Amino acid sequence: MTALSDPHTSSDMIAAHGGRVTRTRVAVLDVLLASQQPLSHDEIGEALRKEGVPHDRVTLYRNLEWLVEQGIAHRMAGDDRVWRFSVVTTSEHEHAHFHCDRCGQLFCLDALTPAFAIALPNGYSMNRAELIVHGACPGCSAPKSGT
Amino acid sequence: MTALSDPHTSSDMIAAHGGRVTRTRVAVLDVLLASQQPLSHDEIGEALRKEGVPHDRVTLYRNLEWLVEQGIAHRMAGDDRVWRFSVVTTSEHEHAHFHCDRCGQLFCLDALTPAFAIALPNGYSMNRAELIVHGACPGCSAPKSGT
DNA sequence: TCAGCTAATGCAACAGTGTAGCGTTTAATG
DNA sequence: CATTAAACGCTACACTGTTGCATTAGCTGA
Ligand SMILES: [Mn+2]
Ligand SMILES: [Mn+2]
Ligand SMILES: [Zn+2]
Ligand SMILES: [Zn+2]
Repeated sequence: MTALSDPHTSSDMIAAHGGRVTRTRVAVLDVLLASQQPLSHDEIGEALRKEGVPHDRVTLYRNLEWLVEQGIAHRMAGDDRVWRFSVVTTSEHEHAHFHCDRCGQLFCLDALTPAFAIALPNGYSMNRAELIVHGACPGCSAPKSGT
Repeated sequence: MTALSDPHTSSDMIAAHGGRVTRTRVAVLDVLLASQQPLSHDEIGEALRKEGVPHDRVTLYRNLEWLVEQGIAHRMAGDDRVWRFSVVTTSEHEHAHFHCDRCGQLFCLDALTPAFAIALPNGYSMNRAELIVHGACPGCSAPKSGT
């Protein structure tokens, strides 16, 4: 009925991409939209459980796969070799990531545009460069209040 | 008996680190020393099989773990979320890596020292930065000869 | 509104990677 | 050689992710 040129709800986003608006799919996208960090399959499943959204393990995997295919989400492998998912906010998904070595959380540094000066050895041709900064996140490096 | 200040064989290297010189351990280190690229557990196992070195899956895992603990090897997770191992050649193991998107091989760019200009958001503190360059390796980007 | 189509689901089974326990072997030391 | 603990070999298990297939349930068009 209404134009979907600028979808704002998760349901709208899903429909705009020609997907069926199902319970699990909506809930998964909602979880991703609400998260500040990329989340693993397991973390998303846990979030759904807390919200009382019944779901199947495989269906969750397939929905995450679908979201990535549609360009709604993107995924990256963390240091623990587990996929982590987040909604694509910037049109350019070529951004750096930050891995907190203390709490293990992963952050997208959307605002960060590192300046590279790379001289590749002969024969190598570059498509893209992936930068992961390791260290302590704000929550972990901040001095403990109290105690 | 002899001084082991500059161990050259795999056996010497193992003994110099206080480890027992066992069949599998020597063979694993030999494979790593002979390889130009970081290798996965599976690839190393395959190499041992070809050389007719009988070995146990778990023993191979434990030896790789030991080599990393000793600082003889280092490991990194590839795009397929599988650990890959290589001997540490440079004293500084902070080097960039190259992932070939065509053949999937991983290369250490020991010679490459990228110039970073990173302005981290407030609250983040950096320990190290990890750079993975994606593209085509010399073998894959080279024009096919013949045909 | 509802039938029909098929996308998506739910479930079971499986594959790959890596770890833990534990009794047995064997490399190193003297 | 006898001793001793490091390392081995094997089984069992956990975790992540995939595949097949029958069933369910969104969407569409009449
Ligand atoms: Mn990201
Ligand atoms: Mn390397
Ligand atoms: Zn942290
Ligand atoms: Zn290649």
